[in-house]
Amino acid sequence: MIDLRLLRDNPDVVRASQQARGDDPALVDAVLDADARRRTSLTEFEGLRAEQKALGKQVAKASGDEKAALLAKTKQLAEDVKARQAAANAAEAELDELLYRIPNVVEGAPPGGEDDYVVLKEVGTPRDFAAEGFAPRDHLELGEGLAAVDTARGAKVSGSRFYFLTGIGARLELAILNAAMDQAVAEGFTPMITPTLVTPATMRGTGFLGAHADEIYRLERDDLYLVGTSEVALAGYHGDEILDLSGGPRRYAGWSACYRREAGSHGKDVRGIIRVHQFHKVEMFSYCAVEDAAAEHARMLAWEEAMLAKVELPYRVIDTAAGDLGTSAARKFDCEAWLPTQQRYLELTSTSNCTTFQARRMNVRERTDDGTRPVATLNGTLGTTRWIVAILENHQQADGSVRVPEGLRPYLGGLEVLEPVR
RNA sequence: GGAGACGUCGCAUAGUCUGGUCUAGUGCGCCACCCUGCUAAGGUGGUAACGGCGCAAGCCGUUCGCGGGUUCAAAUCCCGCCGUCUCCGCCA
Repeated sequence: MIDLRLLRDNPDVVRASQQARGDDPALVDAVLDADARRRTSLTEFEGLRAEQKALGKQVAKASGDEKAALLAKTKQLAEDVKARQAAANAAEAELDELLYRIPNVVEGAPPGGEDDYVVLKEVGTPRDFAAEGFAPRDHLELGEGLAAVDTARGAKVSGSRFYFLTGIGARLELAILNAAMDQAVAEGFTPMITPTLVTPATMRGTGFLGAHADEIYRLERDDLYLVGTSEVALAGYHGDEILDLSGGPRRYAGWSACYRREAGSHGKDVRGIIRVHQFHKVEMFSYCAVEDAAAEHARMLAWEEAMLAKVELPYRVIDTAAGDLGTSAARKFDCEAWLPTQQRYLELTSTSNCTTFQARRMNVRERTDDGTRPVATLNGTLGTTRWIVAILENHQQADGSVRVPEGLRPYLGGLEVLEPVR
């Protein structure tokens, strides 16, 4: 939820943000209008309520005829209070409903839609397979050759976009996730294994039930949602709490399964394990003071790049355009690895600065010298199942074997090459 | 799944039976000041969040797990839900 005070004091900032995202700027005026009505009706209610309380005290002291007279007076007042309270509550609900529809105010992201990202840098050089004298195999062919990935049986058991990681494939995923977790711990993050089923309040608070609600699995019988990332649970972790951030950001590294319906992506990335309904992820999450958020965002990106360096992938960093930001994000950087068989970049990490948007919804504050205020929250990817795709393709050799990047060898018992089993 | 107990201002608790004097008391912790060779102890005062009005001082409202209800009036009575603990049942 955005800052109502900001919207009141600087509506043009919010209008401009709406414009940049391609959302409706008129929503700002609807909120201003609803806010005015709420305050009017709240003032009316509070005045009457104060009167009622004062009279109530007199009733308690009075007796006999005096009491009867007071009771007659107060009876009518009670009805008025009830009516005004209902009106005030309705006005508040109306305001909330409108306010919840405004996504976070964009901060520094380039304008435009999905294709209007800005490339911040490119790191490493894609291999020239023609020069090496062989055509690269795609990740599924490699994965099947290594007996590491089984999508056919995944589909048999669970349907399309499900898979088994088998043998060295399962070990490879664990290696990636363990390397990510170890790096996070070394940087001072608290490792966390989080719930993957959350309440509607938690899901709503993190901003995932807005425009992209179709992406989320819901267990109707139990009124719970399956998370698409441990960010959801980690954002809820300190809900309704007042934190002491005087010692710097609170950093958590969440390990969890992630579930996505992929409802709008029929026909996209259908082959292999690029886009699947279930995968695992190690996610960084940080609660920090709002002044520190941009710097923390830069640190998150640096930690993601450190992981990418460990697996020796060529990648680029993009600054996501305003129209492609999630509801909660004010700015987002993605790291995309080169995918040789598709001659394109594939998103491996994504780090978002949610400023105070999530914290307002989840009611996470920090204590300052003069009271409390919402904190900033940030999140970023340190490793996922999808990384297997890029690692297999980029480190493959002519015979179908795959060289293990040095950063992962300690997690695979020193193994240097994954050999095909056929 | 069944039975019972419980949920109060950071923590611990009083208050609920018998609705109004609860403007929620007390202890601990914390902050300020005082006292004091040092330390320990002691004294005094202060110590929630959110919202509205106001230039401000301040005034007012909301919140006793959450949501309804009864009543002139609810921490207190009634209903529903959530959570915690104990016991039983079932099961990894």
